[in-house]
Amino acid sequence: MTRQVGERRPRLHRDHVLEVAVALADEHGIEALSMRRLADELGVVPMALYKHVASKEELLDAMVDRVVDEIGPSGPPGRRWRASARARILTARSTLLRHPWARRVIETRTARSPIVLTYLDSVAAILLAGGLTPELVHHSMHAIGSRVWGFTQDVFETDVPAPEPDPDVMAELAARLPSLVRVASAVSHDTDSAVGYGCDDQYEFEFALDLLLDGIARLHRAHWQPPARS
Amino acid sequence: MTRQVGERRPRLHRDHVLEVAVALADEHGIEALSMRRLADELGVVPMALYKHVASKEELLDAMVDRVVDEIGPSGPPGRRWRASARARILTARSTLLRHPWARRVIETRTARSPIVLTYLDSVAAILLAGGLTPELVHHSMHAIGSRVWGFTQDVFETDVPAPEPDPDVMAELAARLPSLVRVASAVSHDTDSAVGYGCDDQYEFEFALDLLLDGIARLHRAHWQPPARS
DNA sequence: CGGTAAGGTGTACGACGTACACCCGTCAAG
DNA sequence: CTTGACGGGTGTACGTCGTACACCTTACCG
Repeated sequence: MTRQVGERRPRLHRDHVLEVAVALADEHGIEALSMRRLADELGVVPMALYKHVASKEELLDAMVDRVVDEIGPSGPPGRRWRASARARILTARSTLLRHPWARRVIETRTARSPIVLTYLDSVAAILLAGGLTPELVHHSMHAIGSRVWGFTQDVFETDVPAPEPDPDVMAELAARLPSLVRVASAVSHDTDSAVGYGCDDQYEFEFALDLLLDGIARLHRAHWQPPARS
Repeated sequence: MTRQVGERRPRLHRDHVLEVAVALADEHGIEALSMRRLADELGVVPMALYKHVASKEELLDAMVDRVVDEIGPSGPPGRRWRASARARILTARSTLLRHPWARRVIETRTARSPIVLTYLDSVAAILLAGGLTPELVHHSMHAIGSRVWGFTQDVFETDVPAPEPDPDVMAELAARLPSLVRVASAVSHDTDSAVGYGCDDQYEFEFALDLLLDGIARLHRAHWQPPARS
């Protein structure tokens, strides 16, 4: 990390800055990404970054672009729109899973960059190629919502209160939250803890995605029409 | 706002702190809510807040609790689970719409408070009362995901690039993003701008919600079973 | 009346993002 | 070979943030 005297540090390039920024966020979480920390990591003084990046906001924009770009290009759109859309979205998901901070950051972005728009366009293209009307595509993309990105804000993202299987606490819980407890224990009887969810994210994601795609396919088959405007 | 000499400031109460915090976030956005600013608003020194609130994080937790509580109690669960669930979620949405910062904050919370769990329990209760199996309820709640909260991370939350209807820019856009442009202009031909989405959030929300509830109802009718465990 | 505890104050520290003035190396033009 | 401009790294400094800690004030109870 430290450098010998006389040894020259190679010049910074924007790409290098972004690469290290992404790596840092991947490894230590987005909240660990400060301009100062990033500069340290690059062996450089904080202000040096501003020669490559307009501000921290712009840095985050560029980082998002970088991971969205990583999703890669879409295959040629064909008739089998349902399978194509599913595959494209699951690819996006697997990319985003490598950068857990990306979801949160995407959600805070206000402007959509060309790269991001290109990705969205590729999804729209798949649906249009399947013959869905533009109106149906429009509502469908809204409906899929954050799932187009390969993520969901899940209701119980993290574990429900106590990993502790204290029977008193359990009884208390069951009394206060009878329905949740019933639902939770139905699914997790294969794991040890009754409440501490061992639930399969990937399965849940695909379950919901398929629910939506099925619904869309049904509307499409039924020649869904936009409701009359008031 | 400033206080006369000799006039006594009434003592702070936690509720009052929270009330003002929520009002401040409502009015000036969550990023304007600093401990110092909040203290100012209350006519008090910043550190005074720490007698009522453990930390800023805990303050945010409590603020979320406050708005979730505002959703109000659930009606008695009955047979008509689909309508009940729909109504409950739309109520949640209308509450959350009054506090635009709440979505973002909820998403950053890691722990689920009792109040939040109570709300989730009420939704689960509705589905269970409709006769859905606990397993189906479980997956359904995951599927509805952020929509249980009455919000969505929408794909194009804000307007797509140029409100400017410059024909050159439009041609450029149409060339680069043909599908998006088609989709966008299909829906917004009733508004003036071709790309600057005038789209009905509430409609989009209900469209997606119904898609999901329909799908769930269909699975329920078909006596859906959890897939065999590996 | 005197003590205790709850609650407001003052000062201070170590982050943070970034403005601004600077300086140094490289390279093209004279 | 000199010069000067310019891209890019540096140093210092400012204002803001959350909050630790020691202090002081007030209200109330015995």
